[in-house]
Amino acid sequence: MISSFSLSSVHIPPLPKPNQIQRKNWKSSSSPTETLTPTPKDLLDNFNTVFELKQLHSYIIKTNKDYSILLVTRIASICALSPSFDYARTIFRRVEKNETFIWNSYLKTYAESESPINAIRFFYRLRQSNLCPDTFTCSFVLKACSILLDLHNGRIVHGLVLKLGYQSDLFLQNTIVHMYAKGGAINDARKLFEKMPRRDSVTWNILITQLTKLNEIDKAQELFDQMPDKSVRSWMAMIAGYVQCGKPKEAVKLFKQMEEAGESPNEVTVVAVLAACAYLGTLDLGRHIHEYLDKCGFRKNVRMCNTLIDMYIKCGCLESARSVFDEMEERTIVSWSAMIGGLAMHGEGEESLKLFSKMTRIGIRPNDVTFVGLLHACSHMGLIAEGREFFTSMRLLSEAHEFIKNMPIKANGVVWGALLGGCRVHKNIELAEEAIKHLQVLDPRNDGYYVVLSNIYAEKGRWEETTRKTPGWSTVTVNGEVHEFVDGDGNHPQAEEIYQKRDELLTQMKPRGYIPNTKVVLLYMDGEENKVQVLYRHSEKLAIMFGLMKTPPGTTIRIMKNLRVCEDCHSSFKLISDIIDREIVVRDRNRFHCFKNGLCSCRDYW
DNA sequence: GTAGGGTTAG
Repeated sequence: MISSFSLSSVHIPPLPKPNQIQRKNWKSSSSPTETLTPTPKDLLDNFNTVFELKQLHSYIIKTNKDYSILLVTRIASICALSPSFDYARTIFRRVEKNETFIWNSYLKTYAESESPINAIRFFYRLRQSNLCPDTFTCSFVLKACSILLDLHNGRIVHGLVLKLGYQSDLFLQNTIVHMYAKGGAINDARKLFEKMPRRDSVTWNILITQLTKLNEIDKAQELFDQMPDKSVRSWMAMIAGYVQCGKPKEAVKLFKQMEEAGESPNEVTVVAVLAACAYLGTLDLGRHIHEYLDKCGFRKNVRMCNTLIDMYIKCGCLESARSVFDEMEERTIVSWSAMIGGLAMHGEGEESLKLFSKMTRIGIRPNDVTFVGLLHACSHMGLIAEGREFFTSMRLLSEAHEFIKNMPIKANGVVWGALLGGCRVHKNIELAEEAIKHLQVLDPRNDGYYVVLSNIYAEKGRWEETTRKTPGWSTVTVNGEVHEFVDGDGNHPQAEEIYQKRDELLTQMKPRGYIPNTKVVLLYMDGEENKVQVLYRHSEKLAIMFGLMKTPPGTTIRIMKNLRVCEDCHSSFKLISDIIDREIVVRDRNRFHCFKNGLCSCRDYW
């Protein structure tokens, strides 16, 4: 709110010192908004700026220059949120403009403040004073209702709009549709939408966006197909919607369609499609979009850079992520957390901790996501102590446990989840069970944690306690196209060729010491041979065979997996990288593995 | 002076 008003944009000589400010017979009077006392936070946030605004205002008066009503009402409405109510009223009384306009600007400021509830309170006060609301008054209070998800007051204002005969105002109609849709009454929004005599692209976009937020992506697509004049923001709503609904492939497809339709992407579509690239691990497209941004001279804002960092990290390009991070003019905690977590994910534990201390040195407060990244980094620091692995790892785990217990913020499910991941590495059942106890309370619907626990039990030979495993899938990008494989996939059109390639490689792997590691097969299953068959059909193995078949020798193969890579696949990939002399990059649920010349960048520690 | 959007973990 205040940040949008910049003193530096007004050409003025040095401001007078506080004691030089001349107050010209300005009487104080009681304000009608006394009950709208700002919160202590408002006061803290605004104090200095309000003071500066008063200085500016006094300068305007002293020099008797023409000033815009907008500028002065802006000063007044900012003062109205601070202790300077009287000051604001004094300004308003001196401005010749219709009264409703003035109160509307108050209302707008309240609606956009940190406590939009003040806009609703203020609106009722205006009603009591018999001031007739105009369409602007209604739209500002409806905005506050949307932000607060306040359907009750929203309905009351809607009633008033009808009573005052404003129902044909398209702006207001859209605001009302938005209020209902966002507030959880999508059916009411839809009914209103159907009845509207006139709609514009905003009307459609509102419904499309809110449907995607409800995971109703098919209904959103239906509306999108029906709408007459699609704007960039319509494409944007759908593309971002597909990403949010966990359908990145569709998002990328739509992005390409948008380009074919001759529409240029805007900042938000770019962010959404970069997020899709991050999810899919499609480095080519991600890089292409980055180049496009540079070519078109897009203004790179923080969110866009954050998404670029995330995309590069998840596509395995730590260096590019780092250079985006280093070149940023302004960074938020999201930027720092993404980079800290990214370094950890790539096994750069020390660098990750270094960046963390740099961040805290300049006074940026970490959040829960930063801690998750740090925990990952800590778990990779165990590399240093390879020789003393057992003791070190025990100490590391208990340190992580202490760390969580003493964290300045309450640990959430993700933090305990990270500790659980550590327990999996170090096969510590007792601590894992404690983590699970917390997770049952903090994140009861997430069954992914039980998969990890079952892994720990399975590897410790406690079969009776293992549960069913989430199906694993892997993808591999070939010529810019993403191919997906699921565990045990026998239905792939080229299954036969894939299995042939696998057997061919197995004959080369076995003389080099490859022995199928069936202890990672979690399902309770009779017969060693059956277990071996399950192992051979792991999705990442199928993906790599497909990649080998479809790409020229020497090309790096990039695989993305939804779960952790299993130990058998890990040791197979090391051998394969040596046999075929190629680099294989695997992104699993936790981190990256870069296989080269028979070794993995994680040094078998993950 | 009014309406619609995007980022980090799991």
